[in-house]
Amino acid sequence: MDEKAQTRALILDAASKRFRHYGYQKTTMSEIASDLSMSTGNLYRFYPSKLDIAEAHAHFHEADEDQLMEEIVARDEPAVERLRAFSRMVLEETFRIIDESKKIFELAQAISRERPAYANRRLAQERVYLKTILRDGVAEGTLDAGVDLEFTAEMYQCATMKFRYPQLYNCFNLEMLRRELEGTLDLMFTGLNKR
Amino acid sequence: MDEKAQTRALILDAASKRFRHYGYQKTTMSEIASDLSMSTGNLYRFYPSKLDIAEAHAHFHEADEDQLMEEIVARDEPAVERLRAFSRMVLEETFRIIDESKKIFELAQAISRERPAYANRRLAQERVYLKTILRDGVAEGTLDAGVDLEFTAEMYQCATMKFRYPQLYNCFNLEMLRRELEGTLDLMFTGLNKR
DNA sequence: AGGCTGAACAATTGGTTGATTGTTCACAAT
DNA sequence: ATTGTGAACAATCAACCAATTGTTCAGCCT
Repeated sequence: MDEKAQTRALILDAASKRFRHYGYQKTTMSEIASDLSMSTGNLYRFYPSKLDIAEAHAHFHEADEDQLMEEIVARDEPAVERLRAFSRMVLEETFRIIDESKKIFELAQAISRERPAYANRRLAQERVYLKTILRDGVAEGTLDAGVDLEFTAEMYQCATMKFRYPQLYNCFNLEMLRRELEGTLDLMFTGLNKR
Repeated sequence: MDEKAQTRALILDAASKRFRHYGYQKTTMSEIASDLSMSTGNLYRFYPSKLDIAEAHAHFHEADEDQLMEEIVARDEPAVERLRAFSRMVLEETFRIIDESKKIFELAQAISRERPAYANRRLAQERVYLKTILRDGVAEGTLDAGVDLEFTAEMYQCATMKFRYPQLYNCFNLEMLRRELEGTLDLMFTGLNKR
């Protein structure tokens, strides 16, 4: 059964090369198959569909994303600073992917459109990290994150939603978005209520 | 020159009936013209394009929207409550328009896609009301809205963006969105920082 | 001259066809 | 029995034409 896993890896690798070079739409199953000198039908013995290959590809890169988040979580900084860094990273990464590699952006869009459950799982994973920082902040005595950390993390994601999905950027001006993110974070940390 | 304004009103009225009954796309300039027993060419002496008629139609309803906002601003309640009511209203109105009248929703989408400047003007107008409430809250001594009220109002809009644009609802579950809105508002008012 | 028309033009849409591509499956090879 | 094939099928895409529709404008009416 290790044979099977190996073939899956080979398929993923061939597909990855195609995806990155030509994009998701412009990569065909028969191209992937012929790159590996196998038939298209055989691909389906290892992955149920093309989208599943894309999802596997995304899954493969989760480790990198997680590492970025973990690095921030592990920093020797106050929780507030780490949360800010976290959100800045999300914004910058989104932009990096958009203009550094339209191919990967197309892949990401296809997945989040056709497999919304995947996007939700990723948001949930992000909340694991957010909760860790929130917990630290509470322990430090600098944050007041309420009784339900999961809920607070969800609401944090709600309020920063604008900086995650470029589809809804009325303008693609990164400079302006940075400024808006900082302002929104200020608002969320300080709170509108008079102290 | 009052003649001209009257004809513009007639055109707007005829177009409005069509827009509401058949939607924006399914309304043609020649239909509007024949409803008024005039030629298509003549329409263009009063409105430069079909989109401008749609914008005029939206402009006509601004008074209603403004009234909704003004009513909330004028309430005899603490600023915090009025801000919450304001955001709730935005969410409920968005949903009302979506499923009460797909035709109007289609119109709204066409305008905000083809005329982003219009959407920005509306956001700016909304901030006028938000600023009033913020100012009241500062005067009451319950809010701390910083030195730049305009900026604070903008950031308030950033953080509640998710509840304004249905395009980005991962789910169309109003009940869940209400819960998320309340949580997000709690976060914004209380603030994450320990008091 | 100013208000208006309707034919002319350009852009967009709708629909059809053929080709491409994702997916399945009966069968062959090992 | 397991692994793999490639033809067959269905869904999607691309290109095309025709029709519709948004827009303009030369000329008509008053």
